[in-house]
Amino acid sequence: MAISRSEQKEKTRRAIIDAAIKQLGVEKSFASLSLREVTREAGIAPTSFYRHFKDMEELGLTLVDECGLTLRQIMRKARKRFKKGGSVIRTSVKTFMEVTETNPNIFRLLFHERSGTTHALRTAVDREIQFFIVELTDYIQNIGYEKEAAFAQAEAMVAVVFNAGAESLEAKLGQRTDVEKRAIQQLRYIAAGAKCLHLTK
Amino acid sequence: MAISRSEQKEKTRRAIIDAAIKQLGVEKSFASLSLREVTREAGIAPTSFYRHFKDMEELGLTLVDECGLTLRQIMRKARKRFKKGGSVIRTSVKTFMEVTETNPNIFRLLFHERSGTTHALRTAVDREIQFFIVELTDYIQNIGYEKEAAFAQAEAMVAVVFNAGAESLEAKLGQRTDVEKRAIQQLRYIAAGAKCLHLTK
DNA sequence: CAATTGAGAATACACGTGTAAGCTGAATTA
DNA sequence: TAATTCAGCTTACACGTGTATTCTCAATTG
Repeated sequence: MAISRSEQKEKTRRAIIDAAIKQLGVEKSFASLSLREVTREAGIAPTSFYRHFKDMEELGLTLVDECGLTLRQIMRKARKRFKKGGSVIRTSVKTFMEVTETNPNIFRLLFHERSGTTHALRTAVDREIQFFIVELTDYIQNIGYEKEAAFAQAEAMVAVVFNAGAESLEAKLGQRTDVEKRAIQQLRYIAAGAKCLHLTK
Repeated sequence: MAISRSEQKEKTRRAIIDAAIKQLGVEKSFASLSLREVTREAGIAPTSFYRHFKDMEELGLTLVDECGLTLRQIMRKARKRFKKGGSVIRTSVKTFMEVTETNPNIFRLLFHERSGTTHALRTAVDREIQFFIVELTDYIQNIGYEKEAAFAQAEAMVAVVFNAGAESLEAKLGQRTDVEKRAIQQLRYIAAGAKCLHLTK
């Protein structure tokens, strides 16, 4: 037996998703992506799209899920690395940047749809980012901060890192190390600041 | 004489700009805004649009200019206020949030097109934000930091404040004060952190 | 006053879109 | 083997789009 029907279906589904990701370049946002373009790229007829997704929004949500996976990948990778020693901040930022640049388009989607126009997508993106922040909050709490302070720290750090990530994606290769170094410095400010302010109290 | 021809032209131009801003709500991004929709809202024929703008992109750039004006308005207002005493950080954040909520749609454009799909727009938005950062950098340098450190601080602060601004725009009114308080706290972290790290050296 | 200018409108075109309806043929099932 | 299922295709339609062309007619100019 060559390939079962369900295997083939899964394959096509994957082709649609990959086609969408491929098209999500610098010049193309998800909102401006049309069903026909996606199916053309995936090599199927326009109407066949509906065998896999209710509409473009559903595809969008699936793509955001992919983002979620990638974010978790970052966390795992970073944890693994800094458990073997080295600066936590430096390692985390480097890992984030690395994964970002390996999956540029999926991150473009994340950055763009965060302030996007489709409510469902915005919500989904927000959920993924919140999850990321909460993970970081937990870590910071374990270092000995109270919940509220930890959350503020985590949120600020994520804002800075995401900002750097977006900047890096559009920057030329030469400037990327600068962006990265600055991000590290900025996270250090936040960490040190939180420490200062909470020892004073 | 009722109204001169050039006055009328300026009026129509303004009508187009205002129509565009009006339509840039939560559900409509600039990219998904069509020439015909704008002219319909402005009360002119589609083709008359070209008497004022070469294409939609040129209108977009004009809108970004409006953003620039608003950003400068924030800086002036904040400066005026904290010269009369009070916390610089608190006053600045409050002013930013206030102006953001007074011009929600123009800021939605700013937030969205920052990671947008049209190169010209992205560049323009970036220029405005850079200007904002540089202004802040100057201020921080005057407090006694060296250029590089001041810039890193400024950039981080802007990232945090813009993040809060975007969050606040989509948040319900009840949560906005929380967002604002958190942003203030986060900026304090950054300021304190920079202070700590630079006194240590 | 007569001539020119130019903002705005009307009409028309080609094009890309989402998706409804119905068909085909191979994989699956009984 | 015969019946069923269902991924994918073809065709077709109505609709919104950007914009080229051509017109109108009031403000401006000489």
